[in-house]
Parts: sequence; structure tokens; C-alpha cells
Amino acid sequence: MNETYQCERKEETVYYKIGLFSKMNRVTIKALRHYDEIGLLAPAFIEKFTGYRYYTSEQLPILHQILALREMGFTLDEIKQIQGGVPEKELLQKKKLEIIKKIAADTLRLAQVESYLSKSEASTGEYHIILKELPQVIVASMRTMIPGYDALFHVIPPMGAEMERLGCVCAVPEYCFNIYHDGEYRETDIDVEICEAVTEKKADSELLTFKVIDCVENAACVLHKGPYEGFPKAYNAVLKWVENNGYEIIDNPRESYIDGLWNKDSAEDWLTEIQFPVRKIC
Amino acid sequence: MNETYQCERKEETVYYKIGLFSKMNRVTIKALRHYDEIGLLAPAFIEKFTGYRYYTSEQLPILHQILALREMGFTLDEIKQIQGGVPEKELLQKKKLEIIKKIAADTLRLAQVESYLSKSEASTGEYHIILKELPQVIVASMRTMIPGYDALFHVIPPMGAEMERLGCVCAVPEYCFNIYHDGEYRETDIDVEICEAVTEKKADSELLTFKVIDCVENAACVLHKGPYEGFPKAYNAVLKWVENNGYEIIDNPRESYIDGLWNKDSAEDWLTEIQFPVRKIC
DNA sequence: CCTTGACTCTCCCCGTGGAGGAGGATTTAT
DNA sequence: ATAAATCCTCCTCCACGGGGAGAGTCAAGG
Repeated sequence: MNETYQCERKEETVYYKIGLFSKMNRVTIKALRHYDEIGLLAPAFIEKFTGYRYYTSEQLPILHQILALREMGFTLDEIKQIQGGVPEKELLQKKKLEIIKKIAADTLRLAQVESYLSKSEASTGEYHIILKELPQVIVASMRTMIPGYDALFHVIPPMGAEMERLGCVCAVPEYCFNIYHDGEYRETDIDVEICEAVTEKKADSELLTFKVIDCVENAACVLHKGPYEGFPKAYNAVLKWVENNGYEIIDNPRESYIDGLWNKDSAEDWLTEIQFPVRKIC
Repeated sequence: MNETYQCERKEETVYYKIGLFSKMNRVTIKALRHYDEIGLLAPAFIEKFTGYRYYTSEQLPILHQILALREMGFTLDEIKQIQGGVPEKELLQKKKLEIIKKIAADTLRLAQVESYLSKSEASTGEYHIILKELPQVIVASMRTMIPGYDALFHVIPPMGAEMERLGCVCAVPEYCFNIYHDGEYRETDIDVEICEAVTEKKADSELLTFKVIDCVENAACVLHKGPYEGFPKAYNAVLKWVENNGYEIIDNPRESYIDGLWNKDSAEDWLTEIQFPVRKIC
């Protein structure tokens, strides 16, 4: 069909087939069909027999609005709501907050990634820090001063015996951990509290105290695999993470013993989780 | 089943059912099953008859790695690659760039949303700016000085007649636009070039010149519906958008006439697109 | 008039990272 | 023994289309 000259234009409406309409507006054919399907933008006219979609200039403003809103991050559903009469302003405000939140989250993740990058440069330690909640537990606790870490092995057997004598039943999952009450890391004269989660309180004995340890909302945790000599590196990794991700430590760290001498022959298979109660710095 | 006391732990491995394992690590059962399905983290053991999944402490480090990487924004597929031996560092670098790009994009969208908010406060104009490419076109062009905008209607009919005389065929989709060569908006003595896209060049005549107009990579475009008096508001909206979104104008704007006097009786139905060639400020 | 190539149609599967639920089997506790 | 909790598989769903199959349509050239 020959085109009309400008001076001869008639009042007839021009119909565009989907391909042309898509090229005119930098939008894919698939998208146009999708918008038709979900009732966001129907063509001006659909031929019954062929099913061809025909668009006119009347669709242009609507399409432009859709594209503009989509670019701003609105979902098609939200765009539909706006067209349905929901005030644009409210949704814009909401979207604004949403984007701000997303940027904040991404900034945090960026910090995490960078922290991992710098860490893997500094030490090949493959530590993965995760944040989790520590549940409230009832524990049998024994707080004592020990001359060094080796002494731990000497104090634990009597504790187990005492628990058995009192009829303690361990909680499930098993949760046995030490809390170090010294403000800092030290190798001698350590003030340690050994805790084992149990199902119910018993009467305190000379050796054991029973108490409820509150739930900790957020703890930065790292699993350490291997012998205990490697702990300092794991501690370091957590501390660095806490620093890099805008948290602060709000309580003494725990060492939770998962696998050890008692069930794994090779020290390489021992598994310990270090847990630091933390709080986000606002 | 009664629990064992600490001092009585045997070398048997402890198996956790999925629910317990999920509670221990703040991960949903659904997610664990999903990881099993996609081969990311298989349980230590699956009972043949019941299909129950049993996990051990051996799964812990893997799970922690998954959770840590997921938190950083890695997709499960990427995590799988890392476990498959792809060096973590590369992916971390890549992810870092990705996040930076995402933050940049979000920041831009935030600016857009805010620009819309401020605009809708200032003027109720419902303009939707979109970015698109303007294709390369062959045009019949007539550049002239006119005393005012009303004069446009007097110069266009002769132009159409001349095009017909030269045997011009209009391009499809039709693309008829004015370029304003004045550096600024003015109401009198306007230097305007009227262009109409055609399928091929003809010999220049006294009135008409034929030329190729290059493709414009990015143009900020806005549709204006209604009579031409409303143009300034539309121009304003584009200019504001360009300013707010970190673009700069790199060429004269075009007014593309879509619907007008020639095919719509009511001026309220007239449709014009204003197109500003722009470039992103780096 | 016929062919060719460009367009269009509908229908179905794919991906992300699981969430939600149905329906049925198993285990644990009372 | 029975009830409650837990587990299983299988299904659908979310947003936004991309990719492709198979078939029908349209315009131009020979």
C-alpha cells in the first residue's frame, strides 16, 4: 500500500501491527502480547479471524506510562493498580522506601563480599560467617578457673558424671558450649563456664548450677573444622566480619562443640561453632 | 528415646531429621529439600522405604557456606559452581561488580521516582518520560524562518504539495517532525526545520532538501496529548527529568506529530512526542 | 498465479528460590 | 491404642517475559 502524503492525510485512524508498534516504542513483541494477556494494554482492535493485534496512537500514552513506571521498578501489577485509579503518589512513596531499603541491603552485601575478598587475600581460611538466633535453653552450668585449655579435658568427665547422678536428660539437639568470661583472649587462668543444654532444671549441686539462658536474637557464627589450635583464626574471621558489616558484640562468645574427641578419631574432623552475640549498629 | 550423657557419647554418628536440622541452622525445610533436589546439598543418608532425609554434622560446613553465599546475593547456581571447584575469588569479583551496578541502577531509579514525586507536586502534569533510540531516517526537509508558531500551518501544505510533485513516498511508520534550531525557546522568528521521513532520496528542489538523519542512540521522549499550548509544560517535564537523571542534552529537540488537525477533530486528542537527544553524564 | 519471505498467531516449557498446601505415610508421645 | 507431630511426594504459584514449535497470513516479485 502506498503511503499518503502529509497534505492528503485523511481522518482515518492508522493501525499498526504488533511488530511495527514494538519497533516504534522499543518494546518487544512478547511484552506487548503479555500486557494484552494480563489486561494491562489491549490493542485498539483484534481481527477475529486472524487474531492479529492492531494498535493505534491511542495506545501510545498508556504504553509510555507503562514503560516509564516499569523502568522505575514498578511491577506490572502495581502499574495495573495505578491505571485502575489507585493514586500514583502513594505507590510512588512506597516504591521510594522500597528502593531505599534495597540499596541499603545491597550496600551491606557489597561490604560482605568485600570483606570476603580481603579475607581470602589475607588468610586462605575458608570461613563462612552466618547470622542466626540462639534459642533459649536450660543448661547445667559449671563455672570454673582453669590454668589452660588442656585442663578442659580434666574437668569435663566429672561434670558428666555429676549430671548423670542428678538424672539430667540432655536436650535435643545436643548443645554443649563454653562461655569465656574473660574480656579478652588468654591462654592461662581462664574463667570458663561449661554449659550443657538439658530438658529440665534440677537442684543445684556443689559442682553444677542450673539456669535458663535467654535467647540471643542475633549471633554471628562460624564453623571451625579441625583441631582446636585453629580457633584463633576462626575468631579473627568472625571479628573481622562483625567489624565490616556494622555489628557490635554484645556478649561473651560461646564455643559450641559439635564433633570432637568423643566421636571422631581424627582431629581433622572435629567441628566447633563459635558464636558471638551481636547487635546491628544503627 | 533418652539422650546420652556427655560422658557417655559413643563414636556413632548422630543423624538429624530434616526438621531438627532446619531448626539448628535457621533454614526452612523447604529450602533443604530444594537444595537436595538441585544437588546442592544432599543429606548424609536417605532411608529407602520412608524417604526420610537424615543429616549429620558433616553437612554443617557446606550448609553454612551455602547460607553465607546466599546472603551475599549469589544464586544457587553460582554456589553450585563454587562447590564444583570454580575459584571463589573470580565469582566474588564478578559479584562485586554486579552489586555495584545494581546499586547504581537503583540509585538512578530512586532519582526517577523522586523526580516524579516532586513533579507531581509542582504540576499535575502526568508526563511519562521514556528513553528510546531514534532510528536513522531519510527525510525531506524544509528549513525556514517563521514569524510564529501559527505560521506553521501556512508552510506545511505547500511542502506536502511539493513532495507529491517529486513523487515522494512516506516511510512507515510515518515520522513527521520539526527540529528547532534556536538554542532556546522563542515565540517569534523561529528557525524551524520541518522533516518528513521518506523511503528514498529525490533531487533537491528549491523548497525541499533531502538528507539522511543519523540514528540517535538515546532520546528522552515525552508524549503530549492535547493542544499545542501545552508544549511548554511537556518540555519542562523532560528538562527536569534529564537534569534529575544525570543526562545532558546533545542536540536540538524534535517535535514529532502523531495525531493532529489532519485526523482528529478535537484538539484534546492531538498527540505529539517531544524528543531530546541525550547522553549519560559519566 | 504462484512462490517466497516476512509477519503473526497460539501453545508450551524455562528460569529464581522457594512458599503453600493436599494427601498420605511414619514416628513419637500419651 | 490413639492422637499429635513430623515426614514424604507432588502440585501450583510468584514476575516478566525468552525461546521455540507448528501453523496461518500478508505483501511483493517473477
